[in-house]
Amino acid sequence: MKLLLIEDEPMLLDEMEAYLIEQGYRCEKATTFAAGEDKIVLYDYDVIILDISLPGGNGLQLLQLLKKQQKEAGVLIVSAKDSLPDKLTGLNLGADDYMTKPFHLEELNARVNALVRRKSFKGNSQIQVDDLTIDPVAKTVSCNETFIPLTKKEFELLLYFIVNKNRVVSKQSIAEHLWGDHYDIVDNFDTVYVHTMNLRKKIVAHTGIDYIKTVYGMGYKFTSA
Amino acid sequence: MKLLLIEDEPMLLDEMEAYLIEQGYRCEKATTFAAGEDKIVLYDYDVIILDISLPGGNGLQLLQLLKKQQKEAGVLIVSAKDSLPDKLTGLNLGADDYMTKPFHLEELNARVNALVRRKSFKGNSQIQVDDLTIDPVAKTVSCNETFIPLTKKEFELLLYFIVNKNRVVSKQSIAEHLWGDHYDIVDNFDTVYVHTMNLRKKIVAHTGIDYIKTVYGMGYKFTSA
DNA sequence: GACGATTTTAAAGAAAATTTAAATTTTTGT
DNA sequence: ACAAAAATTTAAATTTTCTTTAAAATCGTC
Repeated sequence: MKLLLIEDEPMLLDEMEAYLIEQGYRCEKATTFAAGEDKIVLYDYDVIILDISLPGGNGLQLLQLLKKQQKEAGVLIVSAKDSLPDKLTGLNLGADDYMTKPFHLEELNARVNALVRRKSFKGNSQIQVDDLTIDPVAKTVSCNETFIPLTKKEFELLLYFIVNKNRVVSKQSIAEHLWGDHYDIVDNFDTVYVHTMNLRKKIVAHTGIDYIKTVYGMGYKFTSA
Repeated sequence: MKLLLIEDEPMLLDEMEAYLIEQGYRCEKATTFAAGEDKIVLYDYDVIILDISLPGGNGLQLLQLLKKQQKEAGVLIVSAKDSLPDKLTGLNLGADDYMTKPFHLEELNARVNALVRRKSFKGNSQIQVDDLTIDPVAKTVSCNETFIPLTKKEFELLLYFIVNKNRVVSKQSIAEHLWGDHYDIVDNFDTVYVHTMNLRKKIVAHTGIDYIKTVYGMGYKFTSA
């Protein structure tokens, strides 16, 4: 599950991120209107947590933009004051929930969970890629009824590959997504290599297909029809 | 089967409704004491899910009203905290089951199912999982006529596993479900380990089957065909 | 308040996953 | 075809997570 946090107070943003990562979510951050705009246009998220007052513009405009782009992310609006007009405008523009600052991180988590759950009602929670069935909630991967046992890191890696299906992902970005933003670039990518290869072998052993192609000098690409 | 949901949090109410409709129930909703009162007096339901804290009054009063009206609906009480006095008062007033927030929709469904079954078969409120028979109301578990003596925590844990059958549940979510929202993340999961192992051993001793598999690094999974 | 039962804490040992490291193979540019 | 860079493969070292056991603390009941 990938979240986007748009919030201009750096302290609060970091706290939110830390807590949500603990809960098993993957998070990206934006602190300005412009940065939020970029991320919304370029990428897809499951849930977007959106502060209304932002440097450079109003969060509600971002919400409009999102809806115009037909993006399916659930939106949780956060605002400093419990202003009824704002609230109504937000919900009318298609936000899914509304929250007033200050709030407890537990409440944030509960609301994000609720959004994720609600989203997964429509459309099955399982991801189907050719022969493979991935269930992010059950944390299982299966191929024709038989389960492929994966370790935690392997599962996260597979999910990242599938989210970026048919796109080349660099080892750097894999490292950042699996080990966090602060992964040292100077570090070697040995563990990325090893995990990727282990995952690859398990999938080949079960499906007979090597979905993960290496793109020499660039990274890897998970391919499917 | 017609249900009445009396609950003042709109988000939660909508989620409950969506889920129960998915499960084949017809639902009506009330968000205030007054609205609940009207519905209870005017119509008949098979099961009423009743939040205790309501704007405009206490849910237990509604329960009294219901009983005074000689209505036959099964009543499942929902309350924010696991307050024993509330619980006892509720059950003494004729409620059939009691549930503490937060809960999983699957558990809600399981309990409603149990209530419905008990209503229609008079005294059969059991969940069957392979060899195991779980009675959420009587708080008993049996395997081929013989009871498996479980402690309270073990029983709650088993119910949580069964509600999430064939899905991995993290130790974090177990902790939150058994000890409440404010379970400290920094805390260790020693007691989760111990209770899980004890439950496991008891079930294996009685059934010969280890339903609970450990999913290394992720949590546990209760498996059944 | 004392007793038995349950729950929690703690700590050592086992099991599994992750990381590191090094040797080997493959790919690419010249 | 060769050298350099990048990727694969293996296995060992390390770390994390889980299991087990037992003692301490808490809870409920009489």
